[in-house]
Amino acid sequence: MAKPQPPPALDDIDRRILAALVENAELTNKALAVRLGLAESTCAYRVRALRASGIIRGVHLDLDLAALGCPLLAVVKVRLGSHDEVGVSTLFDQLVAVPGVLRVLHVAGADDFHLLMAVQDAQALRDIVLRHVTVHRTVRSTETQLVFEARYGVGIPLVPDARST
Amino acid sequence: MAKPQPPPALDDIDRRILAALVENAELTNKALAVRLGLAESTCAYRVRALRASGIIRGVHLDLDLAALGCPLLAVVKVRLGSHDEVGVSTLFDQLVAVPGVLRVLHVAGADDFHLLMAVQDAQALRDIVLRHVTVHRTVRSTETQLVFEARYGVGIPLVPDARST
DNA sequence: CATGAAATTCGTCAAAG
DNA sequence: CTTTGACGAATTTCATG
Repeated sequence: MAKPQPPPALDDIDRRILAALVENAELTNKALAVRLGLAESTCAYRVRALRASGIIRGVHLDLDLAALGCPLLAVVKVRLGSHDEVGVSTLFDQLVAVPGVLRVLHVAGADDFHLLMAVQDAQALRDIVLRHVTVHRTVRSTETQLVFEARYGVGIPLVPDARST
Repeated sequence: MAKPQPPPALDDIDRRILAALVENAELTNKALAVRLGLAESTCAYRVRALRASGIIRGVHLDLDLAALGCPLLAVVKVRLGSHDEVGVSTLFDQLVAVPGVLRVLHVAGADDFHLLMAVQDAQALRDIVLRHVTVHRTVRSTETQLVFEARYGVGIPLVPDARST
């Protein structure tokens, strides 16, 4: 039988490409090729293949939310009443569509969903939670906590650990 | 007195540019201009201004973490012992550098930090938490929960609500 | 697979309406 | 803000080791 996904075996070059793009996704193909010591055409070919295989899903814009009028970040934990599969799934769909929601996590534990959202102020947060989250029948309760600061992490290791000297 | 930040007042065009780029950050300048009915030069000028003003911070790569060998997502809640400012700040720096960490939130509440991380399997998660998180003196305890599924939300509203008919 | 040199497209800048 | 045109740079395609 054929494997469902053609073995996407990545070699060192692929991983170095990914590492470079994670560090700076706006690198031009030429700059990337120079940085890795590849020909431009080869580099472009590799990147295209990584996109076609789905390893690179795409890129997301990083906006200054505060400058756009949403200086408040909050985590909203959502607890459900019933947990039937279809209910959870449709609620998921509705939560990602709530204005201000950046990320939705369906987690194992007492809280069923974690929302990370950006809002104008505390009142806007209250309004949105009440009108877009609590309204759903499957939602039993919510718990909101303020986020003082959010940062991006380094992500998963792509290049085999640089060894210490 | 002059305002601390030159009023970055965004007009409708700016907001439509941002909305289009949020939906697809890989749009070429030409395609973006056509889509909004702008001249290419104007469009390029606007986008550059949005970057220069810091409203567009940049772009981040969206990778298929599962395909890269990290199919497990987890939220790790970190609770501190002492809460002195310098300690919190340096711990923050160390947490974002933990391998597999995608996002670090400094939150208000019983848990001081929330880590979103991608790992190979449960054992790798255990090893990383023990060796990179729990080791720090300021960390009193951690609590880990599995993430069944994570999705991106729609983000903050950029275009004034389309009115219903 | 990777390479180098084609052709094509894109982004940038300037001037004028 | 749009149009036009021209220049330089980048991406793509293709033929070849």
